[in-house]
Amino acid sequence: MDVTAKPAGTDCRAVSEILSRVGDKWTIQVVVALRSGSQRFNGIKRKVGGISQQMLTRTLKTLERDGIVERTVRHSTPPQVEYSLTPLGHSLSETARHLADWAATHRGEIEDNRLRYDAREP
Amino acid sequence: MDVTAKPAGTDCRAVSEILSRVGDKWTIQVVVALRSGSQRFNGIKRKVGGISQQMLTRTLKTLERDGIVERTVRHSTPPQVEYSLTPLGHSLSETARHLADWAATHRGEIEDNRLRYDAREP
DNA sequence: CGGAATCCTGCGAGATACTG
DNA sequence: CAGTATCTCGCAGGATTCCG
Repeated sequence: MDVTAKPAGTDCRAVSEILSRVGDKWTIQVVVALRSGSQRFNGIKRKVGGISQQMLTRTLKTLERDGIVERTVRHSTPPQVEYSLTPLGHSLSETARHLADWAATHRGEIEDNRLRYDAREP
Repeated sequence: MDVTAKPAGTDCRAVSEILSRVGDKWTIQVVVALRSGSQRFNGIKRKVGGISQQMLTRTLKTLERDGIVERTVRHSTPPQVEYSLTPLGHSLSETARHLADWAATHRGEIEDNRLRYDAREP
C-alpha cells in the first residue's frame, strides 16, 4: 500500500479506512472526553458514560498504539495513570468537530426523512 | 440550529451517533462513488469494488431512507434504476472530504506509530 | 438488470470476576 | 485504582440462490 500518487479514487478508501478505525462505538467519545485536558482512567469512564472498563481499556490501548493518546504512569499509592491527547489526537478532535457540526445541523432533517420514509411503507 | 451553548457532553453523543451511522464499511464509499453524478446499480457496484450485491442494496436503502440518496426508477427493458445524491448527501460528502484530508495527511504518521508500538512489545 | 430471501460467520461489545 | 481474563451474544457483512 504505497500512498505516493493519489488520484481522487483513492480517498474513498482512505476515508473508510479512517472511519472504520475511528467510527467504532467509543473511540471518538473518548477522544472528545480528553479534549479538555488529561484525565485518569476512571475519570474518562465517568465522563463517557455507559462504557465498560473492558472497552475503555481496549479503546485507550489502540488509541495509544496509533499515537493519538499518550499514557503516563505515576507509580504512587494508589497508582495513577493519566491519559492525554497527543498533537495528532488534537488534530483528530478538530476534524471530529466538523462532523459534530454537520451532525448537529442535519440530525433533525435526517430524523424527518426517516419518519416520512417509514410512514409510507408498512 | 441551536449551537448557542454547547456543553462538551452533548456533541460527543451527536458525533458518535453520526459515526456509527456513517462509519460502517460501505456507506461513505457509496456516497463518494455518487459524487461525480448519478449512477446505476451495477455502476456503483463496479466503482466501489469489493462490495457484495446484498450490502450495496442495504446501504442504498438506508441512505435513501435518510434522504441522502435519491432513487429513480425507469421502467424500460432492461429496467434502469438511477441513484444520485440529494443536497443533504452532497453536504455529507463535503464533510467527508475533511476527513479524507485528515486521513491522507496523517495516515503515514499513524502507520509509523503503530510500527513503533508493535516493535517494542511482542 | 436490480433486486429479495436465506443461510452462515466473525467480530464488536457487554457482563462478570479476578489481580496487583 | 487500573487494569487482565473469559464467556457470551447480536449483528454487520459475505456467499449463494431465486424473482420480475
